[in-house]
Amino acid sequence: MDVEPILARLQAAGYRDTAPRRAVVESIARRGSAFTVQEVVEELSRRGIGRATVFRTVNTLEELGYVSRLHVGEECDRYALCDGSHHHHLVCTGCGDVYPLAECGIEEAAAAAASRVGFQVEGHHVDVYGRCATCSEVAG
Amino acid sequence: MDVEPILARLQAAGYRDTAPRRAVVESIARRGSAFTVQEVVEELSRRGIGRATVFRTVNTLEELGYVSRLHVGEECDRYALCDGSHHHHLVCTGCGDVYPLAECGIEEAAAAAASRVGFQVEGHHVDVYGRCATCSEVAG
DNA sequence: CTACTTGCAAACTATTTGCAATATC
DNA sequence: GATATTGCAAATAGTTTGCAAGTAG
Repeated sequence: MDVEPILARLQAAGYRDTAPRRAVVESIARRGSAFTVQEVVEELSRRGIGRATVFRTVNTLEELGYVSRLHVGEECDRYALCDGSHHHHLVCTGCGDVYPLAECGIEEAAAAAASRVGFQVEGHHVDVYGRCATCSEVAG
Repeated sequence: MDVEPILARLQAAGYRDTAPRRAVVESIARRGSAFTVQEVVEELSRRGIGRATVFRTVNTLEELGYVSRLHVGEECDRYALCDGSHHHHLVCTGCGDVYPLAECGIEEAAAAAASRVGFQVEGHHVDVYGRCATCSEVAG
């Protein structure tokens, strides 16, 4: 994914264009697959960028919809860079590759169950995980 | 939910019937709604039951399918007691009440996307959150 | 009496915050 | 130059682990 539109959007949202922020966005984009904040921190700390900056930037990107937190197996600390549209993810537990899942189909099921008990739905999380073609071969 | 079948199942699985374990199961069952381990720890520590025991028991119950971790909004530290069948949850962000969601509909969507990229699905997480009838009235 | 359990304290991992220094607009 | 941002260190939150003492079967 290209970093320029993201940086432009950050500016449009009132965030300043700073070198540390660019570095975080570039690091995430370069990875392409699911990442942990820790991984980005390790890479960027060698360049003098602090842990807090990475967390703050990832949080900002999450608010803008460019990053979403993944819930894979028992892990809740991975994120994926995405385009901000409503969709979910198919995440490889081997290499972290992420594929979009456009239709989640949960809305209708949730709406039906919700109306039955007078529930007002605020949101939902859907994550599907498994092994991508390459990783399932390796694992046998 | 009744605690006896759960305790029986623990024994059947080779776990000993101990007072601390019963206390944890009872505490969770008494709550009825979503809980954090911390809440159970606070209640039971007054009775001399340690933090580690609560975490260990919750983990065991999760392995047996009697407890599942909820992912609600940005929170990943709530759990719900459930019956071990495959289903998901409708969780109230106000009071923590949990309603079962039998059909998640994600299997088909996931299978379709997965086969397209040669992905082997291992599992998925689905959680829907919002406000129950009572809490949505209170909030206006 | 043996193996599983427990409580405690300490360790760990993930994340946030206060604050003085610094950089952007 | 005013204000947003940064790095650091310390704080907080959630969870796990080592281990000696205790207990179920």
